[in-house]
Amino acid sequence: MPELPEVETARRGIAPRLAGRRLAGIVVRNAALRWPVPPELARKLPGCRVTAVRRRGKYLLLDCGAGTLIVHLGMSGSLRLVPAGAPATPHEHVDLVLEDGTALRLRDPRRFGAVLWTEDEPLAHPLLARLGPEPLTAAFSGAALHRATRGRRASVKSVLMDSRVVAGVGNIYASEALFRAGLRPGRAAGRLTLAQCGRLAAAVKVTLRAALRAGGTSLRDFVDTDGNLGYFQLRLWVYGRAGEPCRACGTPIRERRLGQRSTFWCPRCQR
DNA sequence: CGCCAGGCCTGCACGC
DNA sequence: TGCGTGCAGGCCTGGC
Repeated sequence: MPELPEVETARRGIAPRLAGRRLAGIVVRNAALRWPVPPELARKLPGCRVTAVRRRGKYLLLDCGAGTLIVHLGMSGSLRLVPAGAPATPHEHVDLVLEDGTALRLRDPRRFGAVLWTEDEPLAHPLLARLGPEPLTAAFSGAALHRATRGRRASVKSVLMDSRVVAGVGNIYASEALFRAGLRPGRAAGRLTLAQCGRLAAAVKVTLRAALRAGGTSLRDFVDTDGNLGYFQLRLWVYGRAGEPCRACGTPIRERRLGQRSTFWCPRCQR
């Protein structure tokens, strides 16, 4: 679920419902996420006003006056706004409760997600400080990608998933963007030409925007769903399609593991 | 049962 | 030597 487009969709869904509202508190049913949910939130959060809901890479930032909540959805996390008194189902580990009792509820079966707190500049937090440019801004360009990949022997797919190079590109969209750019995932990143980097940066943007549109469409009402709908509506070119015909040329899609992650490509469309 | 999964951190061995 | 790199392991549950 939660790649950049889904996190951004979540942000857009919850921001208008949270911004300007005051928090009554937090309910933590299971603090054992990737890192422990800070116990001091119980006394820090009540009375805080949420001033903004931002996103950086796959992290959500809830500015709460005295500090900022940093939320990451990990592999299996999702957020819903639930009415006051809604009983929690299994894996619904954390509620941020608003004054009217409505809660922003984090469900995360695998508990790879995180809810953290910082009272410093959140973008300087160790988890965020070294993130590369946002892929959907002008800061991420062919020239920037070219610069960032010079001298790197690692595969272009691994480098695309390196959050220091560009923030928020996950395993699915790395394969998808490389397909759109016509580049094989295993190519050494440092050997890409400026023109190829230009095509790849553009492909990342097109891929994420398309996914964002798909996620946005089905997840517009995601507060009433489990948040999975957006993903399944996506029309994937290669991801998860090993052995199936390429949607562009019919050649069977190949799969290999690259950097311990499943990687898919069309051997004819991608060189 | 074993294996896989959209993330991301740490730690290690290796080779340039 | 030092660094970039790939890889293993860890954190967990659920589905096939």
